[in-house]
This record gives sequence, structure tokens and C-alpha cells, in this order.
Amino acid sequence: MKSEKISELTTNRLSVYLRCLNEIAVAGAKTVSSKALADRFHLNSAQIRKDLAYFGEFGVRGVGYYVEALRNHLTKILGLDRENRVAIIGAGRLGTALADYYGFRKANFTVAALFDADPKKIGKKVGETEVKDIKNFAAVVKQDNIEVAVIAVPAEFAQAALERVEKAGIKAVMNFAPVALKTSNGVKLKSIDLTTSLESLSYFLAQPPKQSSRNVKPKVKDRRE
Amino acid sequence: MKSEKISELTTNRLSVYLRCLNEIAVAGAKTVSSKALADRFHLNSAQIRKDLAYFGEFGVRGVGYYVEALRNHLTKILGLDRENRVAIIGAGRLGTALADYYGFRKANFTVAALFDADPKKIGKKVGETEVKDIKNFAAVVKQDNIEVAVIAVPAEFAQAALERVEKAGIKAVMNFAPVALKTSNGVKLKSIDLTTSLESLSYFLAQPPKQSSRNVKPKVKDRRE
DNA sequence: ACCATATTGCGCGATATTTCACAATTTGGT
DNA sequence: ACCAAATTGTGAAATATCGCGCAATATGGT
Repeated sequence: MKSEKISELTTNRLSVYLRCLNEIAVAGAKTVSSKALADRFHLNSAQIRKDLAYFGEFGVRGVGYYVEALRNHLTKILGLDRENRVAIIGAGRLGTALADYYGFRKANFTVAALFDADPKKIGKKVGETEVKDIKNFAAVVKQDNIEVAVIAVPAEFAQAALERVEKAGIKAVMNFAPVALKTSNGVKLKSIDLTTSLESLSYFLAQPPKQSSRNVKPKVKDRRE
Repeated sequence: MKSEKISELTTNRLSVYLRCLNEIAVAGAKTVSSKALADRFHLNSAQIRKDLAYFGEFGVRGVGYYVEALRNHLTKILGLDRENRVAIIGAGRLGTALADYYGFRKANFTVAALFDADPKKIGKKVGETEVKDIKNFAAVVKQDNIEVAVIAVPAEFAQAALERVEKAGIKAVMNFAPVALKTSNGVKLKSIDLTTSLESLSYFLAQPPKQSSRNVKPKVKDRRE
């Protein structure tokens, strides 16, 4: 176990590992090897061992990892054993869809409030939660113990939303607006930019796909077999 | 201009640059420097120059880049000057939301078909398009000239959906199901995994945030000023 | 014409991330 | 008790990505 800073690539993978362990647990296996895990993804087994080793020596040589124990460790490491209270900003189509997205609950995220600036939307109910006026954001955050904000407003309002969020003392933000936001220090911003993902796919289609013949490279040692 | 393979990190950034150029063009500027662009994001100007240089020498020393010209180049490079026809698999909440998501049109993507396996959904209309039986997928793809598939089904059906997509000869796939999919060779898969993004945020919150004092590192040369 | 200023393209070194390769352990069979 | 097989943890090598520094070059002022 080191005490280096953990890369986001690693934490993303931890989440994937955990998901996989849950499946394996359901299937009933007691232990799993890094090799077996690696085969489920396009990953090298050393990568998995290294990712896990940042946090402790969870494995047993010759045996592998105990599924239940590792599951508990990862749950704790990822902070999924505590509730994370979320505010969604923007009660448009995306915001309201997210408000009752099941995945939030699975990750122990509770959507505690939904905000908008549009008087026509304020006061309406979306599932359980009422749409609140964005002007009351800071107060609600404080009162409701909210730690995470989700930005689901049109691109042109996203930066302003972010600044409001930061002013309210929130340190973790997820942004869906297709725009590059600037955070101040100590605030973690995670963006999901559908436009960029699409355009990157488009690039792939636009390129003369010369990668056919020699592209059958085994390269990754684990994956072949 | 080199002829190396272009990293996905680069193509993602190209998309961001293009978006920014569009704003700049609206604002009326004729030229823009890599430095000015870099200041808009958390980026180093050399990075931008290098990204662009993969595709040609678009800039003029001492001047910068001509906004209109660069815009055209990037549009062409990203393949946004041609229509990309899309099929969405899964007519649930996400699938139907995507079906009339404006961002698709902006990136010149046309949602040509929407599929589901549920007889209760087949035949219903979502906006303009009727939900079709997934069994007819290959036929519709061929007839409608579809090149991109979007997977918006529950995690447990995603791998099967992907295989159907691949069998129909589609080479570009966007996946929203929270599961690691295995593609066969030559198929480009882009996944948007909300669960993983959330859990990664959760990790950040769960960690003792010791990064406050010395975290005011200017490090990146361009950004300070 | 010349010089100061702005800014690109790019070689090269610096970081970050991934993969290899192997000693160290554990298990199970004989 | 010993050996073969399985599998971890990890240093070191290999790759990938990023950032610096500067020669090259365009512009505008004098």
C-alpha cells in the first residue's frame, strides 16, 4: 500500500471492479483472481492488482481475492457506504429524468432537491421532490446537508450555475452541459459531454478505416487465450 | 503533420475546440491564438497547437489561426460535414429522451430508427419515429443506411444488443448501459457510464480532502497570468 | 529596411499510465 | 515433508501523454 495520489482512471476502474464483484457474488463464487476479473474487461491483470494494491493487500497469493471482503473494501473506499445528498440544477428534460434515475439510488445518492430559474417550473412536483427556486440554492444546501450538485442546464447558464454551487460550499459537481467549465480550487468537477462523445465517434467514422488487416494484435498478454 | 494514430484524448479535445471556435466566430473575431484558446479551458497552449498539427499546419506564425478556416477544417476532420444515421436500441426513458435530443442534430446525427423488444412498446410513436421490433434490426440498418448504434437498454441486455449491432455490420457504437462490453475488432465503442462517474465523485467525497494548502500550484505555465 | 512583438510548429525532456516479469506465498496432491 | 500449480504484490521497462523552450516566421511601427 502506497500513499500516492490516486488517479481518476484508477477510481473509475474501482467502480467497474465493484460492479463485477457484485455479479460474481450473486453467481456464488467465494474467491476471484485478478486474471479472472481481467478477462471480463479489456484489461491487464497486473493493472487490477496494482489498482487494488494502492489501498491495501486484499489478495492472497495462490488464491486470489475473497469476493465478499473485496466488495466491502471497495464499497468503503468509494464511499458508497454513506449517503450522498444531491441537488440537481435544471428541471428540464435531463434534470427531471435524472431526478428519478435509479442509478443514483444504487450508488447511495439521494436526490434531495431540484432547482430551476423558470417561474413556470418552480413549485411543480417531479416524482417526490418539488422544483425549488434557484435563488434559494445556498439556503437549501445548508439546511438539507447537500454535498453534490448536478448541473443540467443549457450550456450558456452552466458556468453561472457552477459558480453558485461553489459559493454554496459544494465540493463535488457533475456537469452535463456541453461546455468547458472552470472550477475554483478544491472543487471536483466531473463532466459528461454527450456532444464530444458523439463527435469523437463521428471522427472514427470519417476516417478511412485502414485498421483492418494488422489490427488483430494480441498485444495485451492476458487477454489472449 | 504526422501520420501517427490519433489518440481519443485528442479527438475529444478537437470537439471542444470546435465548439469554442463557434462561439468565437459568433463574437466576430477573425483570428485566435492557441494561447487565447487555452485560456478558455484548463489547457496548455502547446497541447492545442500539437493537437491541430496532427492534421496540418493551420496556423500562421505571429498571427494565430483563422477562425473560419480552422472551423471548417475541424468540421471536416470530425466528419461533421456528413450526415451520420443513428439507430437507438431501447425505447425506455433514456432511449426516448435521446431520440429527440437536440445535440444529435447539432452534430449532424439523424436518429433514423428506434428499437425495442417489448411488444407493448413496438409500434408506438416517439416524436417522428415509430418504435420498431429489434428483430428487424439488421434489415432496417441495411435499408436505412444506418452507421451508428446507440445502446440504451438495461445492463443485462447490453452485450446481446452489441452483438446484434456488430452482426449488422455497424462499426460505431455508443453505450449508455452501466456494464463493460466486449467489442469485436474494428468496432468503435464509446461508453458513457453514469454510475462510474457518480462513484468516482463519491470517492472524492469519501477521501479526507487533504488537498487544500499546497494545492494552489500554478504548474501549468500558460494558465497563470 | 529594420526591429520589436506575437505566435506557430516541433524536438525533447518530464510525467503519467500501463504492462512485463518474477520472487514470494498459499494450496492441494502424493 | 515435498513439489507443482496458482496467484499476488511490486520493481522495472515500455508506452502514452503532456509541457517547455526556442528557432522560424509574420505583422506593424518607425
